[in-house]
Formats: sequence, structure tokens, C-alpha cells
Amino acid sequence: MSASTPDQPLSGRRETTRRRLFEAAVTLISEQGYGATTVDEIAERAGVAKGTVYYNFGGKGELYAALMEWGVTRLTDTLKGAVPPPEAGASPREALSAVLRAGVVFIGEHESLARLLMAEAWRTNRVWYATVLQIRTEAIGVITGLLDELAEDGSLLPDLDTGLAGSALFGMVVTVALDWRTLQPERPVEEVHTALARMVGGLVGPAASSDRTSIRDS
Amino acid sequence: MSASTPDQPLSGRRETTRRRLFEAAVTLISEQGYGATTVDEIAERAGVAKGTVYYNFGGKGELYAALMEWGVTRLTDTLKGAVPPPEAGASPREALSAVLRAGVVFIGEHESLARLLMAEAWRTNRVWYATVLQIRTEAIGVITGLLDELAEDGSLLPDLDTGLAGSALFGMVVTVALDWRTLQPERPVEEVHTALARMVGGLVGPAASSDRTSIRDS
Amino acid sequence: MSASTPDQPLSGRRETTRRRLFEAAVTLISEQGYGATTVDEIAERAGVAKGTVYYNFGGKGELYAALMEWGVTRLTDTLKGAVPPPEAGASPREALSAVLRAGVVFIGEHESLARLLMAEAWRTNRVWYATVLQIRTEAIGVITGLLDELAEDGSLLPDLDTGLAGSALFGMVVTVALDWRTLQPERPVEEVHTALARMVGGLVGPAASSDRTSIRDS
Amino acid sequence: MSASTPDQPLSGRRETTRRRLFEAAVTLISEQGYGATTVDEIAERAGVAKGTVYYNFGGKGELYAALMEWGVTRLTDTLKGAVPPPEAGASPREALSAVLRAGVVFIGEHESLARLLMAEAWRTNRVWYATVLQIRTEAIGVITGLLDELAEDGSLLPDLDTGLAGSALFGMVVTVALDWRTLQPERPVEEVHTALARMVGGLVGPAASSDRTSIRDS
DNA sequence: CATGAATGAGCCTTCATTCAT
DNA sequence: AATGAATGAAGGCTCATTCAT
Repeated sequence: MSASTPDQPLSGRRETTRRRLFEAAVTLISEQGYGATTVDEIAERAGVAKGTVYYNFGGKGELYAALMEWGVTRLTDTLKGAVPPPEAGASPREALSAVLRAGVVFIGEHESLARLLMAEAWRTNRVWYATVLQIRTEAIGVITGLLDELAEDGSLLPDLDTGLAGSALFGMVVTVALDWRTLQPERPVEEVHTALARMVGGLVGPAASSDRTSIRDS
Repeated sequence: MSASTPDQPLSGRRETTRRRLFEAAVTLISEQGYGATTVDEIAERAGVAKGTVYYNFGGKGELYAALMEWGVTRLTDTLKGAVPPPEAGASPREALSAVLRAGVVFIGEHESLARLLMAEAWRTNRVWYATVLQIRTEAIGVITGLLDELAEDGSLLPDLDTGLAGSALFGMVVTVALDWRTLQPERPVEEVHTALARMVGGLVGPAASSDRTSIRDS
Repeated sequence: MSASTPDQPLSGRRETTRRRLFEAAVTLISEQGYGATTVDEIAERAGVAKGTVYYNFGGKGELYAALMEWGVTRLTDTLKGAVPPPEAGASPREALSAVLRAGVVFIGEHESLARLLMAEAWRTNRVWYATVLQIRTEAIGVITGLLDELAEDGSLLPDLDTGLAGSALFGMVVTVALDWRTLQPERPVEEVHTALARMVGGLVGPAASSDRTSIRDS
Repeated sequence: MSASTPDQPLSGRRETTRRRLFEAAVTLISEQGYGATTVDEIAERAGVAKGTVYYNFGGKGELYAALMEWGVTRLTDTLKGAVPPPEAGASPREALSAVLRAGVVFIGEHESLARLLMAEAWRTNRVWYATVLQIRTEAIGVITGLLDELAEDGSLLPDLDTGLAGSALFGMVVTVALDWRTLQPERPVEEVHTALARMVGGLVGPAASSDRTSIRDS
């Protein structure tokens, strides 16, 4: 159906409806889980009739799949947007720190989506697993790319498997961020980011301590 | 009711039935999720009649709860058992490495349980959330305890929030291990553990070297 | 409402739309049944938007009713038109044969309508049952009329209940014709008609063999 | 499922339930049509819960298909049982008459089933069309068999296509019988059968007399 | 005249749970 | 200790109908 093109201008009557449904669905599903959330609830929260869900998406599963895709785009766009452009002259370590910050901030602002993502991350035989995998792959790809640059730079732990390291950092960031939102929501985001950045700093080798900016090194 | 004591000798007819149901349930639920797994499926896979589930556990939810508890015990016992005893004379850093290895190995052998755990980790309004949280807390507690020892030792990043760091390491280990099982199951467990241990070495301490004099070196 | 007069000149834009809808509806409904055919399907096959069905007919039921009436008219007109006029000097037997041929040919050309008719023929508590009954009554009336003439003529099996016989011949013709279209569509229509005519020939008694024209009898 | 073996002893609890559902379904569906009959109605009339329909048949469609098969068996068994055994010394013509009577009587006693059968007879793209076709084929087969005997006997119209003639007689009998039940239910069954038998005598043989010398008479 | 997005009552179906055996 | 037929509340989905454009 036309459900697979969420990147169109969301201005027409139909697109307004679709966005409303998205927003209602993320929240409800992330709180209750997919199975425990009913189409009635989603429709009611979105302020439309139940049939409208079916008219626009074809079914509950398709709505969820479309939702995932919609979320993907947002997350990867955010992460990619956080990588400092070459002309900014940022060090790889700074770039990594910036991406981590973007990740933490994003999760802070889109908790629901992040919870959803983790709940489905290793549930391999759901129909939308491919989509979820793709999201994670793209997000991790941004991190792995930076680690590769650091490796070439020589300022990374030698012989680190950057693929595995990317996955590890991803899991670390998401876990820390969700625990923060769930267990200590009052803590300022900067505190969380700082702690993470300090830990990750250890990865880049003794030469790049956090008080000496490494810009001139690059 | 007697259904909540799975730690008895599993030898009688009844206990055989219970174990079969456990095993059927972990696998199915970890693959499909709690909501998408039916009691019929569980009973069929266990080779018993549907009524037997109710006779033995009282309901689907209770089976799941018992399952979680069963899993918890196994995980925390494993992790605690991996901490080298004081008389072994292992360094805190070695102890941490041993615990991480135990974690990776455990996940490799109890994939289903791990998938389950992550799927429920941040779904706060489920009835068994308390149980899940407890598991994670205990597991993270083991890690945090070691980090605290490292801190006293001076061989840790100064002023690191060990609670947050424990959560970070936990997420990192689980993520890496599940990605390994899901995407590269043929990879030997030792390889995964080695890569992970090296990273963690970098994350928690300023020096990548494993001896105790690292602080002075920086 | 103006929707119930399908006998107008079908030339304007509106009438074109109406005819398209008719044709789409007969086919679909005869294949799938009334209940299993959706307004969406009809509109799609007709190449118009769904709302157009309502604009033109007021509803699914009304479309179906109009359809039936359209069919009735065609069938009875055809059968009546097939009765040789008195001035043609045809024997009643020839007249009967001509009507049977007309029936078979009509069904061959309007399969869908015939299937529809039989599907509804004895479903007495549908709203359009009256219409269906009327069609059958008129069609059977043409046959019964001829049988009555034959009876007066003395060239019919004595004491035959012409009402029942008309119903029997009607059922015979429709059944044979639909079986022909459904199971042996490649068979030429003449073959079917000949076989039927020979069977019916037995009804008119030994005096009226098909090689001796009965004109002088009348 | 086990739904496909309706010929088992209908004595257990389950089989009692199944028969009840059958009886409820034939009546309702024959009156209202498949689409207009709800599972709720069927279950209520059968005196069981709605879920029981699904437990026993798997779905509305499957119930209907099983129903058809159940009906088939009854009809063909009846017709076959009506054929006089060779040792009875009945003439083929008498045998045909006996079968027709059996058909009329059966329809009189199982109106609903007959209405159902005709409603689906030429609706070729329903899932159960194959079943319906099979029923009709078997029933017609009994008639055709007798016609073939008549043909060998010489007491049939020469060169008559017995397949087509069987179809014709089947349609005739069903049409007459259903019109009788629908429009003149008070009429005694014998009257209907007598009229029918006289007609058929005329249709299939050149002489209306029941002795074997008819050919010479013409 | 025609459109198509939106609606909501009604229906089919699923599935956790019960209970007589 | 186990079974499996039966249950019925709950939920996903269909589709005839409406109406603003």
C-alpha cells in the first residue's frame, strides 16, 4: 500500500491522520508492548475512528512496521547529523563524543521509540525484524565509521574489532540512557553524557587525555 | 501455592512435566514474545495437554513469572560464582574479566533467557517488571562491586560513577553477546570475550595494561 | 428516486457510469454471491470511485435490485419474442422448441444473470425474492402458455399438470444450460438445444412426430 | 483437522456437538444465505458457545464445507439406496421412477439442504465448489446409470446423450420439488411424484406406455 | 457528477481459562 | 496427575455508508 512512503509531505488530510496515529502508537506500544496494545486504544488516543487505522495502514502489524521505519529515519538522521563535518576540524574523539551525546539526547527525547527498539532488537522471527535490524545496523554504522577513523589515526586501542566495538558502544549508550530515564529521570542529561564520554575516552589510548584537546594532534 | 518453588528435585513425574514446560516456554517466548506465544503452543511443544499447564502453574502469567525467577537465580548464581575468591589472589581487573567471561558464556548457553530479559528490561508497567528489575540489579550489583574494588585500588578512572558504569558494562556485554549469537553464531566464544575484555580494560582504566601500576603511568 | 429507471437512453456520462456498474456487478455477484461481493470491488472493476455507486444507486441493495429488474426485462422479452406469431403458422411443438432455443441461447449469452437467478430462486426471505419470483413466473408463464395450447390441441400427454410441467421444463433448461456453460463451454449451442428439443418432443405424444408438420391439425 | 471425517459414530460428546452444529447451520444458511448467517446465530441455535464452532471446525467456512459433505453423503446414499436391486426384477423404467420418487421425498424432508445445494451449484469460485460439484455429479451419476440401462434396453430415445439427460432430469426434479415446497407445500408428495414420473416417461422414451414394445409403435 | 478519506457497527476469530472425566 | 472439550470475553478486521471537496 501507500504506507511504505513515510517521507512525503505530511500536510494533506491523510498525512495528518497518519502522523497522529504514529504518535499515538509509539507511546502506547512502548509502554504496554505490541500485543497488549489494542487498535481501539491507538485510534482513540489519535482521535480517529478504528476503521481509519485500517484505511491508512491495512492492519495493526503494518502500522507497527511503518512506525519502526519512521523511527529509524529519525534516529539515523540524528546520529549522522551529529558527526562534525570535516571542515569543522574536530578530532575523531570529539566526533565520537558528539555522536554519543546525540544518542543520549535522542533517547531522552524519544524514550518510547528507544524502548520499542530494544524490546524488538533480538526477537528474530517477527515480521518487522528486518526493519529493526536495519535501524540498529545504520546507527551502529555511524559509530563504527568513527572508530575506523580513530584506528587509522592510531589513537585507538590497537587491534580493536571496530564492528564489535560499535555494537558494544551502542548497547552501552542505549542501556545507560534508558536506565537513566527509567530510574533517575531527574538527573541532568549532561551528567550522563559526561560519564559516558569519560569512559569512552579510555578507548582512545593514553595519548588523548581529556584535558588536552587533541585538535592539534590530528 | 506449590507452583512457585521450582528449586526442588526435578525427578518425579510432575517435575519432569514442569521442566518440559519451562524449556518449551523459554524458547517460544524468547522468539515470539510473551503476547504472541499461546498456551497451546507451549503445551504442544512440551508434549502435554493444555490443561496440564494450568494444573502445574495456575496460568500463563504464573508460568512466565516462575520462568523469570528460575532464570534470575541461574544468572546471578553464575556471575557470583565467577568472582574469584579472595584466597585466589586475583587482581580486581582479573576478577572483572572473569565475570565478563561468565556473562558471555552464560548468554551463549541461555540465549532465550537473555533475549527475554532484554525484551522486558524497560517495560515498566508489566506485572513482572519488579522481577526483571531485580535480576538486572543483582547482576549489575556484581559488576558494580568489582568496580568499587577497582576504585579503592586506584586502578579506575577517578570519580567514575560506578553505578552508571555497571549499567554500561552490563548493557555492553548483553548487547555484544546477543549480537554474536544472532548475527555471527559461528564465532568462537573466546574471541568475543577477548575483544570485550580489551575494550572494558580501556573503558574502566586509564591504562590498557593489566598490571596494577597503571595510574602512575599516565 | 431516479435510480430505479434503468431503461432510459444510456448515452450521457451518467448513463455510461451506470452501465459500467451494472456490468461489473452482474459478473462479480454471479461469481461470488451477493454477500461476498464488496462495493469496493464493483467500483474498482467499473473503474469508478466507491462514492459513485452511492451517488448513482443509493446503495448496494438498490444496485442489486436494479440489476435484477434489468435482467428480468431482458429475459422475458427474449422468451416472448421467441414465440412465433400466429401468422407464421408454426406448430405448438415448433413454438415450444423455439422458446427452448431462445432460453438456451439467452443463458449462453447472459450466464451471470442466470447463475444469479438460480442462486436466489428459492431463498425466500431475501428482500428481492419478490422480484426473482416474478421473473421466474413470467418465464415459466411463457412455457405454460404453450403447453396449454398443446393440451387443447390434444397433442400433449393427457392429463399433464401444465403448471408443474412448466416449472419442470424451466428447471431442465436452466440446469442443462448452466452445466453446459460451466462444464463444457466449448460445445456448440445447437447441440445442446437439439438434445433438449428431442427430449421435450416425447412430451407431445406419438401423433406429433417432428417430420409431420401439425399445421393442418390446428 | 478432524473435521473431514463425518462418517464416524456420532455418539461421543464431541460428535453430539458437531451434529447439533450441523443441524443449526443447514437451516439458518439455507434460509438466509451463507454471508448473512452469523456464527453467533449458529452457535446459539445449536445451544453451544461460539468458541465451540471454532474448536470443532476451525472456522465458519470449514463448518460449511463439512456441512456440504455431510449433506452429499446423505443424498447420494438415499438415491443409491432407492435403486431396486437386480433380484427385484424391476424394469429400468420402474427403477428410474423409484429413484425420482426418492429424490422428491428426500428434498421434501431436507429442504434446507436442497436450497443450499442449488444456491451454490454454479457459483464456481467458492472454496467449496469442488464439494458441491462432486455431490451433483454423484447424484446425477445414479440417474445417468439408469438411463444407460434403458438405452441398452432399447426403451430410450435413440442416440440420447445420457449425461446431458441426467443433468436435465436432475434439474427438473430439484426445481419441481423446491417449487412444490415453496409455493404449494400442502400438496401431497405422491401427486408431485406421479406428475413428474409421467413427464419423465415422455421425455426419455418415445412411448408413454410402460411396456417394452414402444419403439414399434411409433 | 464524481471522488476518496473517514466512519463505526458488526463479525470472525483467537485464546486464556475452566472443569468433568 | 493429566486430559481435552467447551467456554466467552476481547480484539482484529471488513465493509456499507457518509460527506466534505
